[in-house]
Amino acid sequence: MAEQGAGRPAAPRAGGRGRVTLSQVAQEAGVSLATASRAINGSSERRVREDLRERVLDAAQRLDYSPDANAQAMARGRTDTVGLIVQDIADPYFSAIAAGVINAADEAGCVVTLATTHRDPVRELEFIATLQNQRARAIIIAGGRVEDAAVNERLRDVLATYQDRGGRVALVGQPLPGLSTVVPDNAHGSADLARALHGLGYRDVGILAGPDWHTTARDRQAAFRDALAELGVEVPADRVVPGDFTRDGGHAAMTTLLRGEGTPRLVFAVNDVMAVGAMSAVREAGLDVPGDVAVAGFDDITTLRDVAPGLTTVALPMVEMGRLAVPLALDPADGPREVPVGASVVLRESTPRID
Amino acid sequence: MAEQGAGRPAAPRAGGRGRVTLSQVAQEAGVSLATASRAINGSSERRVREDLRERVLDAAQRLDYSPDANAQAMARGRTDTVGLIVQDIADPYFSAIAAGVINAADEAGCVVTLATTHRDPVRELEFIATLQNQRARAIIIAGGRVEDAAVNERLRDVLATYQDRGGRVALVGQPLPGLSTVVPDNAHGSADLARALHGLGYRDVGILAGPDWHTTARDRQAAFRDALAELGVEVPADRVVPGDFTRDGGHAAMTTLLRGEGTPRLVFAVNDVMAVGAMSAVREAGLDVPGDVAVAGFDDITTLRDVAPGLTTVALPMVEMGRLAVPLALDPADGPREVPVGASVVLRESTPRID
DNA sequence: CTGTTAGCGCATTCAA
DNA sequence: TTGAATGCGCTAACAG
Repeated sequence: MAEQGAGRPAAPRAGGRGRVTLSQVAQEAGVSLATASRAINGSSERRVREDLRERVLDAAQRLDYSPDANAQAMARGRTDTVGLIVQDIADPYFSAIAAGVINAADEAGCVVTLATTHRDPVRELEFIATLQNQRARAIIIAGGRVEDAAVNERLRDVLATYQDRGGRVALVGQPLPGLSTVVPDNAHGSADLARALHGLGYRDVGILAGPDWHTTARDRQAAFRDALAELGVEVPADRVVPGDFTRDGGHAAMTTLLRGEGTPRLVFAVNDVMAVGAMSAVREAGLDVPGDVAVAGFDDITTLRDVAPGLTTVALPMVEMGRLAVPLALDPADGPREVPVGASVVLRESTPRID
Repeated sequence: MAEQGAGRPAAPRAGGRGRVTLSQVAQEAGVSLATASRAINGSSERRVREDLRERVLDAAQRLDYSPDANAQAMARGRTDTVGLIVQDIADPYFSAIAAGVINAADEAGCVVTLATTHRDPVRELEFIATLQNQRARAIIIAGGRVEDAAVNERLRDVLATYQDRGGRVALVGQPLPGLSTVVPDNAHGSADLARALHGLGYRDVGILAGPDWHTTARDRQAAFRDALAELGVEVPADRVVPGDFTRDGGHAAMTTLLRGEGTPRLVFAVNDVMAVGAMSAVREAGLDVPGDVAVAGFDDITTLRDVAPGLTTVALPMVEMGRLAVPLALDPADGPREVPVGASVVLRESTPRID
């Protein structure tokens, strides 16, 4: 090993093989391990003489030093990892939320570990365990809670021990007692939508309602129905068809609905991807949207904003919701909080006035 | 502390406060640390007597033991983390790839750390560094490479030292010499599309071409033009408008194109999200898709498959591409490989026959 | 301000 | 088989 090389000119990838540790850097710089640590990390207060500091930094660069985050985590007793659990990252709703979470986490100096459950509560539990093993500083869970008491019980149990160990938790979507949550105003959004559509002349209505046990789906559906009922419009029970919270679920539910007696003039799908599936089913039946059947959704997913006919829906600031979850999960906790986010009706061509 | 409690009956969250370490488990089980480690991990060969093994597992469960992945990583000298770098997780193209990566990584027992660059090469480099600090076992980078030699040079440098340190790398999209890559057949896909559209009667064509320096965009555009040229149709240079690889980029490019002289009968956008933006611009200009302007895209993103008019495009198996990248990044390397994936034309209503 | 030292939690030698 | 001892790479007291 030459004295110290020629300063900084060239010299990428000097080390070549093998790991480069901080003590090698220290040695190369001719200082102690501790000083090297302080110089490179610079945490708390920078209490390292400038020239030494520079020597260390130089040495680090020369050796292509890369601090071992795992070792740091051990020594510090804490990580910069945030776990994000979603049901399906290919779903535009979740990918928008994920985008928000990742941006905000990045700004907070955190790295995001992403897990997808495919709507399986068991996998959700498994991922929480994995993230706990990772010693993730916080876990953010996005996606509808379930109506199943046993499942929720188990979930809260697992999260409780995670929190006991110092982990933080935030939810996006449906609140769970005792946990901080970003909660979209599904009820008001749906009710507003119902009133707006009623105002456009719709009276003969069907609902693609999502799974029975899906809390968000229920909230939206119930609020929509209730608002309509207040206006004197009843949605017959056989026109409320459950289905998966997916494109295929919407397609299937709509197909079922079309097989029933008569066809509703308007169909409200409890989310946009279901609405898309529904529109497809309508067309396959040889009917026109919105000429024969008007369709409305919920979420206002981005990709759909430009298609024709534009889909009437209730807009949720999904990216922002993701962003909001991060401080909820990271900032010092003064008890669980709920952060409400508004939902606003967006009328487009899929539900023209039919007065 | 009671003797050992009543076996397993109740007792969740026994520990209460503080971390639970393996040695605590060992103590609780009355065995040595080493035995506890062997029992719980069971790696290599299970050389632990059954009764001891059971005692350890019991103790672990009683104490809600959660192995510290960071400590394991240190001791083992390797992690189960795979880093995934995409440009924008809210973009359906990338979220589909991410879905594939996450699924396959999960099956391989790996956790995925996701980073987004927002198309900034500098952030790409930063994230590679971060992932290297994390000692990610592999890094998968999805998204178009850039034409900038300096940037690519730097990127390859950084990846080279990452690999020197034992990391694995795989790309999805554009190959970079020396690195394993999943490569969609952009050229054939575009050429096939060009021929198909020519066959439908289109002669007067414009192209929304993506950024100049974007390799994928260039490949698609060039192949499309060439195929058309072979059929005797030239696309005038002023009808090839560059734009960002995004919805807004497509919208802007289309707007520019519409401001030019005459309006092409067909516009090919080099990806679907640009095509969506373009359709919007067409409509804003008071024109009809496909009546006045036919539109074709590339990728076949899921959410668009059900809208009307259906978008003619070239389908890429994006989820599968993500899946394929994982073995490329994880399996033992016998030199860099390229995994080609086919692209197939999908004709829909956005480009009707106009013979 | 700098250097020495002691762990962080675990896997794995090496002996027994 | 099991246990005792070592070290992974780093931070954070603790002394100089």
